[in-house]
Amino acid sequence: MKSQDDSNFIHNLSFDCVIFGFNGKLLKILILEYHNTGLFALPGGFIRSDQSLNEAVKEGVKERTGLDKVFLEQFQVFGGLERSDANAMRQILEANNEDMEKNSWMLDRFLTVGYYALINYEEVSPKPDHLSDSIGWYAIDELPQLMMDHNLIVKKALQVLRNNLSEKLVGMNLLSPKFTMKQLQLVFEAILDQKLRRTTFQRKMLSLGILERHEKLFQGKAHKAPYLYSFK
Amino acid sequence: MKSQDDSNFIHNLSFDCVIFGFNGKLLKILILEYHNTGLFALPGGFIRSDQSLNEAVKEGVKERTGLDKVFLEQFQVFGGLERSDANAMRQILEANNEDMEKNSWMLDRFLTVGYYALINYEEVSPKPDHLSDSIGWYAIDELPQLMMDHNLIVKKALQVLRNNLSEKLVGMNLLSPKFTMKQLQLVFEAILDQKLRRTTFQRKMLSLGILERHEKLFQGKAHKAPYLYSFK
DNA sequence: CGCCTATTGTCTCATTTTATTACAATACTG
DNA sequence: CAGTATTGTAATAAAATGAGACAATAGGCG
Repeated sequence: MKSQDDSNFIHNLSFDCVIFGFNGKLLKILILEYHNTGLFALPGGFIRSDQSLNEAVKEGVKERTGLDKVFLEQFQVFGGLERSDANAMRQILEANNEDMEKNSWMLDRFLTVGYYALINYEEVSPKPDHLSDSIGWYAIDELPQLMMDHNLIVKKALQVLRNNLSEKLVGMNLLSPKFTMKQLQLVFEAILDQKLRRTTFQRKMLSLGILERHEKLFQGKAHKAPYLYSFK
Repeated sequence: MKSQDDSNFIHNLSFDCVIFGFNGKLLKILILEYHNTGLFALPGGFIRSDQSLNEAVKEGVKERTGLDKVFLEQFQVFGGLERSDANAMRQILEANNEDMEKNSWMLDRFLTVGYYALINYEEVSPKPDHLSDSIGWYAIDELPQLMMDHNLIVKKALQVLRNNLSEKLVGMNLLSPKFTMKQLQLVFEAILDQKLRRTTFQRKMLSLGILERHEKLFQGKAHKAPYLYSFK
């Protein structure tokens, strides 16, 4: 989360973003760790009063990933009273020698807007922000304990992603522009956490008419080379 | 929207609720009109700082409909800068002789959380709040011009409702506890805005195993009486 | 080079689901 | 008590999906 120029931020409202990536085998998300606190959290931030919500989130994602054009979707507001935790926030500010007076608004009750992002794992070298000393990929089923209700936020994000996968065919955003059918299937399997039938999957994807077939990809393997596809 | 006891409200954040009802033929929503302004709007409100978001919305819906247990679902935050309109708000406050100083926070930029509610049309006699002089049902395709981005909010709500209809079978919340298959079909048709096949619809609904069959409903018509159903 | 292997693309046939039609049951009218 | 509109369900046709088979082929290796 950013401090600086505090009075410009909208109070009591933040965003948190579940940034998904796929390393070829596992579905992962970006988690950051705050300096000297042992606190893990989702990348998030505040909304400046001269900024739309979407702009704020895009900015936050760009800051951590360097990526500009990213699939981003809002999925839920978490608005409970019990979710706020002034102590965690105080720890983070203290560990960074931030001015507690000036930042006291950060200790208030917060509602947060949950977003999820799908990015191409290859293209990214995650960067921690100034309050956190590390940011890294964690497999979806090996997450550390996260601060506040962030584990819940991840869980909801994953549910929404699963729903959107079959309906809105959103999984492609985790791959490079050109990919093989096998890669696409692996993405689907990682998100849904279940094996799919190769032939059925291939037939279905092709019948949707959303894929364009390109040249073959020669991987130097001793078998037929698969075609590359992209989305129309 | 409520004023009174202003400092207790979270600033820059509101909610707006698209309350759907079904009169047997048409899908309708509740719209309110503010005193002496000609302004139409969705029922909405603010969140007190000692209140969860869901509580605030429930309270708002209860205030206008008198209903306690209502199907309520959050569907999107509208966070653009262009959506706020201090002039409209000023008009409303002036027309009600509200203290402009005390309420100046209401003229700020607002993000709003969109909710939709499904209620049983029969059970409700809508009540205007103290700032508005009328509240009434409008058919979904005969809405007046609404203030700010409320027409857009309705549009999005309807999209989400359509998606949720087939997946989450949410349409039942628009009917009385007991209903005929025909009534259920009419609800689906009104929401999806398309005719459905009677036999296919009936078979599908029954095969889902979510309906319980009760006594027949004798309507005094010259044909076979339909069964009443309820949800398990 | 030519045989071997793993993977890919496509086809076939079985199974399940959905669409469409048909028909019998019934509640009330006149 | 025949006539009519609607309902519940069965029967059949069409479409989608599951499951397996098979030919094509890129590279390894003798």
